[in-house]
Amino acid sequence: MPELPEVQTTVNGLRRHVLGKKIAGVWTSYNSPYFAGSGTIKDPAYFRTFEKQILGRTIVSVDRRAKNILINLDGGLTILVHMKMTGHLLYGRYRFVADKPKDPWQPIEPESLKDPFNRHVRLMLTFTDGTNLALSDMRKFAKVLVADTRMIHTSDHLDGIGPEPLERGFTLKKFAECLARRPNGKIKQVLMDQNIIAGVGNIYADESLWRAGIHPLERVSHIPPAKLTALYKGVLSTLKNGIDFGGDSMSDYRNILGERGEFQGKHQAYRRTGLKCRKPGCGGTIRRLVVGGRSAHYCDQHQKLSRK
DNA sequence: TGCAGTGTTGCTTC
DNA sequence: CGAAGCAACACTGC
Repeated sequence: MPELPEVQTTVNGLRRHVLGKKIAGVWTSYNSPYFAGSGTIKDPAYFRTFEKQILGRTIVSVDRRAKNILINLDGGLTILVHMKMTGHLLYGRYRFVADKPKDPWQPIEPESLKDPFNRHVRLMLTFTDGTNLALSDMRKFAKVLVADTRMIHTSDHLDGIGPEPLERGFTLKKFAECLARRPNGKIKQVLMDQNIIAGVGNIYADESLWRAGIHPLERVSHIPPAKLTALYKGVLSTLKNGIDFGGDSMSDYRNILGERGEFQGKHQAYRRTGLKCRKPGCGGTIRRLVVGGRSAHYCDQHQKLSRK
């Protein structure tokens, strides 16, 4: 479930394990329509270009922008990875099994890299020291491409994305200004709009709204200043907690060593439909409704819609 | 068996 | 411009 904290956890793992590694081999199963953002990976000619660009390059740094992972190589190129719904980057030792054309890569170690991810490896980078970086992606929505490092932030892939909520300059004032761009929007959808604020997805939106006591359907312009302040703190604290707990593995998120995060155990709203609200003295019940095609979870007592 | 639901995003339509 | 609906895909659970 890669939202900002999961992507950051992945980036932290990459910084720890793959800096300085030199790419010695590239393999892909050719069947991800979102590879390169345009389906071109199905074209062997595109893959050869991709391979040629990164072979022999060394990973010099790793960054995150919203939910995108930026793997910077020497020579001025960057591999951009967006994990979308089910993507995982997994680091370890794999070996190629020639008699398994569908799933040829098998992990040697650690044990935790076995199922279920191995079945869905779409891309494999092999480093000169024999270790590998795999992209596992069951639903094949992940985006992978190579771009000029200097141009990446102004490319179509990243241009227009809102400010990073955990960067120092992201003040309450800026938060309010961002939200004010969608005065008539439903707050939950506005929070999840990457062009408004970077990195908030379905889980962290629900948890932030629970902390702030705001109904997911509340119109932005109807939120009073005190609640806006609470939401600002709610978003920041929720995201930080998510990172501190190593991400959210309620579904299938794993860090690059295949280990679970722990934030799923801290949910107060997300997927707690029908359960009692845990806010002290609240007594409410968590309800679920659909907002913009996504499920929203909220407490029917302390997250009421304002009547205005 | 069938269908609703799953963490994200982008395209089409209005 | 923005908002809504749906599609991309594979799998799980009721």
